[in-house]
Amino acid sequence: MPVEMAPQYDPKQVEDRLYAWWERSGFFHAKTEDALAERERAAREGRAPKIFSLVIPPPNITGILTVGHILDNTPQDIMVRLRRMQGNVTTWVPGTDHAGIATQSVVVKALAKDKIRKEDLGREKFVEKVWEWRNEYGHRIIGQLKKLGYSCDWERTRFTMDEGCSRAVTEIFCRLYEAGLISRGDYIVNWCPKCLTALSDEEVERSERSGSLWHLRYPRTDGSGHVIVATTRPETMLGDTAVAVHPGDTRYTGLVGKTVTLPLQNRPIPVIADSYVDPKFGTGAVKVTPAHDPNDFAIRQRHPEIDIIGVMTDDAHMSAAAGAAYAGLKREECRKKVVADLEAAGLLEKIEPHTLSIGQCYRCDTVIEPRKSLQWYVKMGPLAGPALQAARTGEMKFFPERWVNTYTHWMENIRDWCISRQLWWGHRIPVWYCGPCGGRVPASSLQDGATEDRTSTRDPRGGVSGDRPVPAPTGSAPVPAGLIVSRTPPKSCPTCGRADGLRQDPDVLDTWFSSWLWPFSTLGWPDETPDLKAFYPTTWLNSGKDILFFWDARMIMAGLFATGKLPFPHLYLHGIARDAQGRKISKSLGNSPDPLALIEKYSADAIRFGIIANTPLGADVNLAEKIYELGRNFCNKLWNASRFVLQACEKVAAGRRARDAARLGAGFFGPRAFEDLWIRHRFTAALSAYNDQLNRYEFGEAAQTLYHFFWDDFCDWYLELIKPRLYRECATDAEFADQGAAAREAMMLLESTLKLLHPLVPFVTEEVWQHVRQFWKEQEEALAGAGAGRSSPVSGSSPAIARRPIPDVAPVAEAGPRPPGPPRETIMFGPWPSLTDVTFEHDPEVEETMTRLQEIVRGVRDIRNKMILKPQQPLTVVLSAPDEEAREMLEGHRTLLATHGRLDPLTIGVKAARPPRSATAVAGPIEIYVVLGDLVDWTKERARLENALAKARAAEAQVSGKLSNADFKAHAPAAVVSAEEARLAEVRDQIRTMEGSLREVAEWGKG
RNA sequence: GGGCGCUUAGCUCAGCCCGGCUAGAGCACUUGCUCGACACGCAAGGGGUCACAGGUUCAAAUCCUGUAGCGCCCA
Repeated sequence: MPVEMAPQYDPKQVEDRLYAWWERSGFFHAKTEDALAERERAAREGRAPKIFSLVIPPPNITGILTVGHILDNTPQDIMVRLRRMQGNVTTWVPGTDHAGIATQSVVVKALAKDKIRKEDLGREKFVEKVWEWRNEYGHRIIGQLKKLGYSCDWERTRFTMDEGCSRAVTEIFCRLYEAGLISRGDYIVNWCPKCLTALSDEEVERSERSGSLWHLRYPRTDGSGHVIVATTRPETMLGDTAVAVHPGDTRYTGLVGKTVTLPLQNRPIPVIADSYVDPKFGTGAVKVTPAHDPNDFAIRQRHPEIDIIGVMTDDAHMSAAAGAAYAGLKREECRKKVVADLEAAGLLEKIEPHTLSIGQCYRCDTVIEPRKSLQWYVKMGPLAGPALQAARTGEMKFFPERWVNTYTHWMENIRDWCISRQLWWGHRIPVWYCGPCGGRVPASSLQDGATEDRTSTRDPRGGVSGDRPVPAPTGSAPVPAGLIVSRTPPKSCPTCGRADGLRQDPDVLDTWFSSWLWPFSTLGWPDETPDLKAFYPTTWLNSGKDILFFWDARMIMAGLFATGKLPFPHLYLHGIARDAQGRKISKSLGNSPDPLALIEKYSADAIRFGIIANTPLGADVNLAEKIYELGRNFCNKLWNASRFVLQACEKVAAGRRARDAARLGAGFFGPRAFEDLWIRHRFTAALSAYNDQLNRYEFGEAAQTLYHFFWDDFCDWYLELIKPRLYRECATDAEFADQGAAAREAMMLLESTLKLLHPLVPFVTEEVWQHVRQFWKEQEEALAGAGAGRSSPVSGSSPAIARRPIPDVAPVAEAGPRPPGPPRETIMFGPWPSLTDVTFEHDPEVEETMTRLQEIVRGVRDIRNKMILKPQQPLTVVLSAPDEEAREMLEGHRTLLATHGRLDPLTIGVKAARPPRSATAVAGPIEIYVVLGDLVDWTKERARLENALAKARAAEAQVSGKLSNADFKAHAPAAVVSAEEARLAEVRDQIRTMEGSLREVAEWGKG
């Protein structure tokens, strides 16, 4: 049966079918016991275990697939597939993130369509609704990831709100609390008036904006003039409780301790001295609004005597405290009215343009309102210590390396983390308050487990089990009275024993407070599960550089605190997706292409390859649609080259069977030809570079390495070179043997190349692999029919091809129990081509010769092109070698040259004379003369020669310039000097040759 | 204000860490080609004073200093 492959690759027939098969067959799943067994073996043998594990950055359940996800996940799948093929027990743990704010707001919006407010439902019912929504839509993105071919271990899929992950969240909260690292405090926070929740510093995006600086007059209470304060937010003046000046500012020396009267509110407020005030900014006097400005809040901490008055509601309207004239206004409206009222009162000094920095909510872009409120915080300093240390010692490695600086800087200046969120969707804070005994619960009873219903049975240091230094309890965390921190809902108050007055803290935890546990919560932590033992720590983490602080750095801290181990030793940070104009891909810009439409148009492989080939290490990626064409074309090329090899091998095999079935066997293969040795050399070089690049996570480079090996070397040269051998009508044993060798080599190289490409383009390589399997199977059958007990005509017993005997593998369609060892019916398990395999070797001499031959062929083709001669037109050519050795080399490759340059007749001689009426080219020391006679267009030949000559002369000038410098010869390494000398000699010879030709051309032109 | 990165062909980018090939690739461009895998292809070609100014060196796209422009992060 002939190989049936369409002349154009059709991914639509392939991708979904193969993915379903892979998944159904369990190829993506790693067995825990395999990993544990491998750990034991490795320990016994004193080597590193071959286990590769990583966790996916969990996509948001509200999300749909974007090109950003592809950028993020494709490198992961490449590494996963690579390591799996290299024989590792490999698991890629997938899952999703509950995304507190985003999900809650999506569901609130959905309910609003039915005119339902969440308050109407109540908390419990609302959370039920969110779960319903999640169960219906929360898996969309998982299905979309599968379209890309990602080989996640789906049996291990987790969700940050599932039972296990939730237990991990409670556990870490309690341990941190017990370690004195969690506290509750009334501080100024970043408040989003739209999401109605506090945010962490990281969730606020800062940007510059042009605004105004209003200069306001505050009259002195004693009537002796006024003080001018400058502000960017005049509406907050309603909550001013002081005016501050720098203590050294002589302009205001007499004023400190006095009061001014706050306009519009008619309230006396003190003038205080604080060194925070910059005397050079504005008038040197600033209004102080502790409830609405973080710096002012800090001033009040140093001056507890001043008041703190909040004048806004949680949705950024003015509150009653702002006064009857302003209450109920939006902050923006209030600003206008305050300014107008001040102006009317003659208290507006002036308005200046001013650039200010504002903070916006990273989810909804609303301008943040700094607001005093009671929130929970994690003290980060003690957690940062070990995380910083790991980076400094190099135990924690960053790719690209420079990220270590950013990481270190952030860690060194780390600030406490506000973790409470005023949402209903999320992990509820495991804290209860006892109403009846109120503030009478002593802190110590919570900390030392002295009470009967004690809340902690753990080591109060945080239960760190590893060998790392444990952050010492600071003891300074304020423990609000009357509060119970517990892993399970307490039945009664440990202090007063009553059960009726307990209520849980209404807040939930920041979503990142569950994400930072992801590398171990997904594997079963806090339990010492087999999975945790088998796969933790993970091997590396891949994430976008934009979540280094949000997620990566915090995971490192959490991992060290909770498990005593780095959650991953390697962190790879990739760039972010940009469009063709270099703009960040974002929903609001509407420049985000629909990946599913792209897949439909180009195929998943094409998208993967296009993106990866264009991804420089750690830099942003320009996702112009052109790059997917590159991928599509490459897949089609791969398909067609495979089609060619399969068809050719089939024909060869049939011919050999027909020749004499009885004589098929080991001896029926000829030795490797020159081009076979060359392509093996090139393969080896490509494999070596590819391995190194992937080990360094240089995916773009790796893709290009294979692209060029496959397209330029394998397709353009090697397959073309062996075509005459494959197509020839064989008569003698020697001819059959040589043809068999060509087929064998081509097939072996193809199979090996498919494997190398599989991590990049999994679908097309698997599909072709199945055709290859089919080919072998049919060969076996044909042979069995031709004569029992024979070996395959091509697989034979030749060492090069016997590496993969055919008959023991099950056909694709067959299900059922698999024999031990990795399944061989798929390409997914390799084995990865080995560099130490004797069949691959470096051979620089072969490469050098080949380069020369390629130059000669190109030289002739250039003349053919420039003279506009038909490709089929045979050319009379004389090759002039500088010496006997070179002549022998050329003579040895006469057939190659004659065939690929279409040279007939071809004359090769030492220092051969230039034949009359010929065009000239040079290839190193070889002179090439194409005898053209009347075919020639002398003006073209002259232009061609002059162009080549100009280049040669430029090179000559450059090299001779170097060599004429005595210092160069004195200082440069001898090898460099001699290389330059050789080059100079060669270039000068070439110039002489071309000058001679040019003179002759001029003569011909005249004639 | 502090830090990081970028500036190389018309476009998008490699190369720089570790100085020495004729500075590469894809796309675009020019010319020719429906010859037994592929026009999503084949063959050949043109195109760059490596942002600028100094310095180090026998030698600088590569190392150092400064300048300009762009981008990002942190305050």
